[in-house]
Amino acid sequence: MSHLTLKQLRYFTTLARHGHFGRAAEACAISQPALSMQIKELEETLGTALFERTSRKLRLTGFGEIFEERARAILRDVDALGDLARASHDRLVGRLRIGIIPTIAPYLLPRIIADLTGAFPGLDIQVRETMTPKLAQELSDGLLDTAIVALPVSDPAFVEVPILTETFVLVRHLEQAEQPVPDRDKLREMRLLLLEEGHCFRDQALSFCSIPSGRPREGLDGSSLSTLVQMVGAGIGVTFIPEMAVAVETRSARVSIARFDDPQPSRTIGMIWRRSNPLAAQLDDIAQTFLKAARGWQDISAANHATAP
Amino acid sequence: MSHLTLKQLRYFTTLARHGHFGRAAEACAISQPALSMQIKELEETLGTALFERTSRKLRLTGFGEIFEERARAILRDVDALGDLARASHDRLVGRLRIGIIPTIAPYLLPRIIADLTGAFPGLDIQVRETMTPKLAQELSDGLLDTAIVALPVSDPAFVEVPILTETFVLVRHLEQAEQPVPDRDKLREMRLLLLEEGHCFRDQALSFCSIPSGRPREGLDGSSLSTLVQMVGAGIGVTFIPEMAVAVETRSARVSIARFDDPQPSRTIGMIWRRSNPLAAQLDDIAQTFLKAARGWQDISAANHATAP
DNA sequence: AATGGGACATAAGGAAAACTTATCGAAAAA
DNA sequence: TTTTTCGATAAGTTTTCCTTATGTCCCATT
Repeated sequence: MSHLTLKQLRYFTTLARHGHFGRAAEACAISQPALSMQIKELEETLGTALFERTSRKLRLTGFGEIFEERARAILRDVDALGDLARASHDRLVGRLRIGIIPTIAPYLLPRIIADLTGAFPGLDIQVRETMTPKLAQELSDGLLDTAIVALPVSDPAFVEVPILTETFVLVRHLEQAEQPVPDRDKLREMRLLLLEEGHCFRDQALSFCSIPSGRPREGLDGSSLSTLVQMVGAGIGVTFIPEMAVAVETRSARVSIARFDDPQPSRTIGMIWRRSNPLAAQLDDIAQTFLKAARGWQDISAANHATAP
Repeated sequence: MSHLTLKQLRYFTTLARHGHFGRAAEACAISQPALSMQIKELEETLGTALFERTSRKLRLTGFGEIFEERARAILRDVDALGDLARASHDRLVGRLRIGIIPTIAPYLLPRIIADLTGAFPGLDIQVRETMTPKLAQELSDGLLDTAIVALPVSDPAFVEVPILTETFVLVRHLEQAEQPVPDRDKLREMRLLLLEEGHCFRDQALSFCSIPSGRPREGLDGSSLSTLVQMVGAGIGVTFIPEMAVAVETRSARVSIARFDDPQPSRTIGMIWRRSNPLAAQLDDIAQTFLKAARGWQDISAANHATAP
């Protein structure tokens, strides 16, 4: 026995509406025998007559009426599903699982989410915050759709799109505010407080100071920029933080900020996703959204800094 | 652009479950390229990727997950619809519109409905009570599925199945109880009260008395057997009623019942339906149900009469 | 009663869709 | 490297589906 097809349901509902094979066939844009055969096939598949073919009059059977109602419901659902798919060409739908590193999450995330929900209403955004290697792994495993990290990641499986460049500033104790900004050689002699192993920001800071990242250091490691800044405020040492963190982190500590002359230390923040992800176009859309928004983020950041006490 | 097909949805959900073209194809009992092509076709129709084909791993896209859920829902509905149809082979489903003539409705209908709901649970029974010509018309027009009338109707478009034979009894005033039962010739000289034009029972009574049914009569016509019996009780004349009506109608009137010697007046009650109705098998089932139940109906009727005062 | 026309079913052949096997290419595993 | 795995592609065949032409039945007309 053959199977029910959507074509049969479409033909059936049209015939039910018209009550006339010839006209229904015309409405279906097929010939009358083609319609007859499909209906016959449908009735045989069901094992039940749907129409009562009396001379000159075509009538739905009792079951036919029930069948029509349910067939229409199914066709509605199918069409709706097709529409949904077609709507998801340009508009991102459903769930977006986004990963972000901890050294930018607290400062950027609120704005990122605000921009995303603004640009893609109805999008279900899920955020995961952890360090780059883990994000990369989860991205590979399909647990994430995209991640916001420091570039480059240099994984050939990922697409990388730069979003913004952020400079690092030196955080010293408030009492050192008037001292000259140290150069790299001086820095190496100071007690540099850094994030624990695994944070890319740690490596970036070490790299700026030309310190090999593998070597064990006698310095104390913090688990967040906040902690580091508090430690600096306590007079334990100096540290770096990204420009965007300044406004938030230096507000409640006895620290001062110093900016380096060119070449300033900096890192590029960007978005990555699987090269194989078919939503490349939409993800690129998102990246562009961020790119445009990023100027705003930095301006606000700068403004915050300017008005900070 | 091509159209969505159920086949594609089935293949898709299988592939989504297995996450592997080869095994999914096996599960679908087709070759792997056939599955690949259908999935590709589906994705092109939708204009959206459903799977992310990374090397060695097959993963649903975000939209794919949404799509899977809805596709499964549709397939469930379709399968349920098929099952419903298959279940309606032997079991009558949905609505049964049944017509019945007024001269049996009051006595038989409660039992008919009880028997039907017993034998076909879940059946939605709708009853229409009117005279035979109107029933026949409505049956022809598809407003009724079947009718219970006096046979024969002799319409070649209808199937007729006899259910039971009911005899007519003479209803006279209580004071005439001891008088001999009149023969047909005597009857013609009495004042015979009959139902108004259109009731088949009227014609059947006239026929028994060998009176042409077309001729205008000076008798008073009643619109129901109840009325006629009450008129008899008031001493206005005599009338016939069917055996089954005796118990109900003679309870509250000053009348007596007389039965004729053979050949007793009688009529055959039967069920009719459109010959073209594809539910012939089920309707025949119902007729058989009535046929079996009819013995019970008549017994109860006789018992009622025996115990009547 | 014969005839004409409307309406659906059936028949036969051809176009389109779907499936098959065979093969390719890329990526992972050995 | 070579081998294996897995999905895509190619080519050819089967099946499905649709077309036109024709048949059959029933009603309406004469």
